[in-house]
Amino acid sequence: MLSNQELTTILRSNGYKVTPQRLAVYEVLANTKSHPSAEMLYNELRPKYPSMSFATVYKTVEILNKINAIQILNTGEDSFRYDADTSVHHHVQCTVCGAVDDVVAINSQALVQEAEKESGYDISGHQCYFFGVCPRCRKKH
Amino acid sequence: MLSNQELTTILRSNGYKVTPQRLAVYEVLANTKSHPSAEMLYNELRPKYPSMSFATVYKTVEILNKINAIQILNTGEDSFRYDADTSVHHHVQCTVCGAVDDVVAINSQALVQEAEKESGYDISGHQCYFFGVCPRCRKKH
DNA sequence: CTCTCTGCAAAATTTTTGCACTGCT
DNA sequence: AGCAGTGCAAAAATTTTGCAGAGAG
Repeated sequence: MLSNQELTTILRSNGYKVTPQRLAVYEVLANTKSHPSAEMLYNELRPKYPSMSFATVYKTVEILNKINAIQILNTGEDSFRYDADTSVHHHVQCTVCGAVDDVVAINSQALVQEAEKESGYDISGHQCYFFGVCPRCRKKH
Repeated sequence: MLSNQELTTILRSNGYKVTPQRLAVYEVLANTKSHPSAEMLYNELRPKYPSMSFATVYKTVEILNKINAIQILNTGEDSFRYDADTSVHHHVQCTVCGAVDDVVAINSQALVQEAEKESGYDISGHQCYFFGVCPRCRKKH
């Protein structure tokens, strides 16, 4: 979670300009736990930035990802989702309502070492996706 | 890995017809470790089935997935990949050449339990993706 | 013979690209 | 002022859908 000031510094130090749109995209991501898709971001930003375009959303998340301010998720839907929490953590998606929640507590260090050993790859990153029914949907059953 | 006979039985018992195309798609998936995408499948099948269309590829993998004969992977590329190995196992993708390999040895049972406990979800499935450089690309450096 | 499946083409969806104009620094 | 960034529209890429004809049971 970066402050506006920190994000500004990081953007500049990577040779990117600081624009209201970039700060706004990051701010939406930093203030939600819903892991929005490009469309959700676009709709969220529309009221405040009526001229915001999809092109800008996509170009912005690409840059934010490049400077490690956000990470890009792929839960198996048609579209990608974005997350301002760049710490190593995992995600669980509800197969009923489609919600995506964080799974932070898991220690996957051992997992990575096992995977490295078996595959011979030099592993630099990983992502685990869990699928199931969320407590909210279970209640409604 | 199912024999033609087994796949035939499973298709029928689920109310699906058995067609050369369906057997062929499965056969390609069963005989490769490269985790092909729809396009790769299409190109692979083209020589033997010149009339094969993308629509058929997509409809077929959907059915094969529904009857649990294959699983659908999402390594974070634009397109999906397909795998005839439906046992619980994971995948590692090379960030250089894009190859996808299996990671079988990992025991992720404990992981699922942790995730269930933390999230409150009723977890029915999971997938871990690792990213790094494969031994082949490391050699070429 | 019936009813599902195939294959084509067109549509839908998501993402990328080109380019004139805007605006940060 | 210079140059990257925005926003529009058009293109590209992937997947889905509708429908007429083919083929499995």
